[in-house]
Amino acid sequence: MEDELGRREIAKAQRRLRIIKAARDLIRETGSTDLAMRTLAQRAEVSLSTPYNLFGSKRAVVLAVLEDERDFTERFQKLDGVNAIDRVFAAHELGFSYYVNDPEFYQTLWRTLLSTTDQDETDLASPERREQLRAIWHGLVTDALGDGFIENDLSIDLIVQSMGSLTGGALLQWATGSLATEALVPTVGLGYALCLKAQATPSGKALIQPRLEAYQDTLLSLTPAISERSAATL
Amino acid sequence: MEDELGRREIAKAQRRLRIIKAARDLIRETGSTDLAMRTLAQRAEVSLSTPYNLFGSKRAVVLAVLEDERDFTERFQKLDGVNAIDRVFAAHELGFSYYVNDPEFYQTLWRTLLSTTDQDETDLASPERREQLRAIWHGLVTDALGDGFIENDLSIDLIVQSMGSLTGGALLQWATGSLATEALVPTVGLGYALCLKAQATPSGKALIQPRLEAYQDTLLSLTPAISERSAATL
DNA sequence: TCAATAATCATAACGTGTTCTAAAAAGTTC
DNA sequence: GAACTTTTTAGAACACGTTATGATTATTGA
Repeated sequence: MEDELGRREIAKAQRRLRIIKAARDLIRETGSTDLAMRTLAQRAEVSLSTPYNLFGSKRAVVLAVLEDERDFTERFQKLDGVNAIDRVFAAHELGFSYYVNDPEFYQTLWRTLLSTTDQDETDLASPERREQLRAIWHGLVTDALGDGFIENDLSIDLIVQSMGSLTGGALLQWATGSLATEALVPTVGLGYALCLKAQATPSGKALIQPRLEAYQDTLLSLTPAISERSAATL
Repeated sequence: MEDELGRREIAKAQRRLRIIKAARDLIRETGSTDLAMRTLAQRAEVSLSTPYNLFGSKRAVVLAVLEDERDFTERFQKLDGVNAIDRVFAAHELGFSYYVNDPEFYQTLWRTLLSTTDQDETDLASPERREQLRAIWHGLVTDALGDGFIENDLSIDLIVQSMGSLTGGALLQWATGSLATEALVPTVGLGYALCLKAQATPSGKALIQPRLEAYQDTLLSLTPAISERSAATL
């Protein structure tokens, strides 16, 4: 792919990788402690200036760490699931599996990403990655529509956008500690189920409803206080 | 209310107010530029240490600015709307009216709140305010249930929580600049409509559907690219 | 091989949030 | 009014992200 770019470019790429690796390791080790650029440079065996030359900012380094976990897209290709609705929820649980399997790491990562919000670069993902994800989800929901599970009187994009807001909101709550890791998948899943059910055909509803109930049961078992409270107010 | 607390407490409260006012003014003036604690102290005619004594951190000051706009709760009491569903959407538009009417101010405010996310204090609202909001929304949706617009097979809390995630996600997108101000209310509104419609009774659906379509129309007219794209993929 | 080019390096410096110190000021209590 | 407590103050200091500078090193192209 990028074999003959000259030794200069190769060395640059190696430095880039060293920096990303050092950043990842430091985030893992220090746990919640933020990584410091001076420490990062030392660990990657480059000068303090180099990360700024190669990435531009601490934020960009962290973003690169996040996007370095890249099997992602390929994994989305081979989703199991008999029908399109199953595949939607399989994709959901796949997408969040990273976070749930290594919560401290990703929480730190997201927190760093949020806390270094400068004027200009504020995005939480590169344009490419965002478009990639949008396309995947768009495809999944369009499949559901093609299979007659979703009514076509509402723009697919808008449903997907709502699901995206839902994801962002829950991730934010999770990263800032106001949503428990065990509640993350069911919370978002339940939101997805609601968004889809709203526009589902009868056959779609039949597939979504069990998901909805399963997520609800999980959530209620996690926080019995909620069920008590809502019982009291009913 | 707090008349006879001693002159010491009174002076403290005055300083607190001066700091909040100075912070608000500075955010307004500098626009997107962040406010600096040294400038803030100077403007409030206190020493640099005082905001830390009285609030604890820059983040806490900004949070205090946000929560200082307080007519909020009272306004929620007298929502117009013939039925419970109308009141839900009236509350939605009321809640966001602050942001939409003064977008630069609130964007800066939220951005500052996000970018000063420390280990400990990461919340985007005080526990009181959060409980207040939760209670208001819980009440609104419970009313809708009581009026026979919402099925009662799903915990109201969970619907409200989904709506909360939706709000947070959209606000995050908006604060970071990836959601236009004009799209904010319809985006969240459409999300709410979806969440509610999923659990709505036939009479509830009749009230929600027009909202859904209106928000969709607004969004599609804002970004014609979306409607073209989805038409192409259909 | 040699000049030209590009990148990195060490290092200092700036701005900013935050903490710490001791001194001064203000309020409270008797 | 005097002794006390509480709070603020000025000022230095620290950690961190970021930028600038000039020297050094490595790569390129002839």
